[in-house]
Amino acid sequence: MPPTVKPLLQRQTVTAMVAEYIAAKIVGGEYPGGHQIRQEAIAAELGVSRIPVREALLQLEAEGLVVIRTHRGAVVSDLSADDAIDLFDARLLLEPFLVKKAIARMSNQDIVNVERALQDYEAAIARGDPKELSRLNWAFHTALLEPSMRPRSMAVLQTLYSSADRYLRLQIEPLKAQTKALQEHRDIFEAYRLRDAVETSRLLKKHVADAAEEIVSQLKRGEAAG
Amino acid sequence: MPPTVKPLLQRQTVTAMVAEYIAAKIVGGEYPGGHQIRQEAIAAELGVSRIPVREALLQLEAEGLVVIRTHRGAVVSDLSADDAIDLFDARLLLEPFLVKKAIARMSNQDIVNVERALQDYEAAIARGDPKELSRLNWAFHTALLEPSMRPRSMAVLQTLYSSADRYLRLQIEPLKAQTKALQEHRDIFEAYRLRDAVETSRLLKKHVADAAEEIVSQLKRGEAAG
DNA sequence: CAATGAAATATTGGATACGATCGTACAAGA
DNA sequence: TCTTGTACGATCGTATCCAATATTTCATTG
Repeated sequence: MPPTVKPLLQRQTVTAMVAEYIAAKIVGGEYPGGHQIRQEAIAAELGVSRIPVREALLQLEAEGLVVIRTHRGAVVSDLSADDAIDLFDARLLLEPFLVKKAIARMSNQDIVNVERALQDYEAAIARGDPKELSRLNWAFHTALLEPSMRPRSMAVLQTLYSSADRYLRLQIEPLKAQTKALQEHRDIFEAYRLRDAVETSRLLKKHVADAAEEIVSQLKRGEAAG
Repeated sequence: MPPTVKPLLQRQTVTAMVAEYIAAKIVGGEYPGGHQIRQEAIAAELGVSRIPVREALLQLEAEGLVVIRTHRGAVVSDLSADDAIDLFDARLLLEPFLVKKAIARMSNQDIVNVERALQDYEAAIARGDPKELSRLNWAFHTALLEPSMRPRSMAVLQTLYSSADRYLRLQIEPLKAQTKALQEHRDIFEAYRLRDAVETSRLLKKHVADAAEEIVSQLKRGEAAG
């Protein structure tokens, strides 16, 4: 069980900061797929040594954001339409399964947590910051699954999500998609609140599948265009 | 596509060697769950600096073998019965799904590869080296799923497997379990060879579920005993 | 002129050295 | 006796420096 209060002044390690910095560049599209990441360039940019940069890259490799080859450095991993299908199929298996387990175990406090996540997501749509929106979207999904008490599966989902994170904006940015996603989130929460495991699972599956289809079709269009 | 010929004198990086060294200690039971891994101790033991040790630990953390907390070092992650259920449930979702995809795409060469993996596994039983047996068991599973062309899902399964690897010997060591597993492997291969996706998937699911049940019950017994 | 091979350069991998952080033992006060 | 503060040692995190490897450039040769 993690501590209930998070430290006010959380001392982040430099490695973690560098990892966030690089991840933000990748997710933000500044480092496109195939881009070579030069350790020294990053180090100079941030005024740190190369070692935390290397360790950050190792973590990002575990998250699937970059690929490291010996003595050849790190390259931003490219996500093909096939990769997206791969990632989302795995999510489509795990999330509906986990949400059923979650509903079987959840307390009233868990419902409150999900509701709060939903409200945060709603509020973010008004502001319209895409990076924030992506984070809160995932926070909602995480809150749904958290009560399942499946830390290993959750960790797997986390990596699947961050691998695909870059491309979520394909689906998450258009205003129409946002209102659709919000309505789906509300529907999911409603079924969740009523502890209807089958319905929640079904809605969640469809929600993820729709997003996947949208992203894959956009990627295919992009690949066809070259 | 990886190179068809592997380099005769494969230059391994020190980090990779250290990672293998530590992983072997963990899987072999020399470092039990909860064991504190001192970077300096490992470094001195192997005559290397602490940096490759740190980076090896980062990789092992990604594989789920250790947990790293800032300024507190790495601890061998303990696998409870609940963790085992978590890991195996995820495998039970992914493997049957992937094997169907594999059968839909596989070539005759893929069937040959699986058959070879099966024969290697059979041969290893005769010799009886448990570490080798575990490796070849997984090689068989991997060969089954490889034609699915789902590298992301395969990577996920790889981490799930290595997290649970330590405890497979609970199930894999008894001679009776070995012959049972071998027969199941043969049955799976037979259905696979005939391209019967539904039957292969069913058999594979049962095969994994049986192993999971065996391990979980043994872990529970251990936990009850304290 | 194309192809091959060797030297130069750039980039990553690893070792040593230093500073920061955490856990613990122990002393002082309530 | 229990709590609180402090000093110490152990361990980790980071910077600087050196070694090994990959890539590029350029000369040489058929």
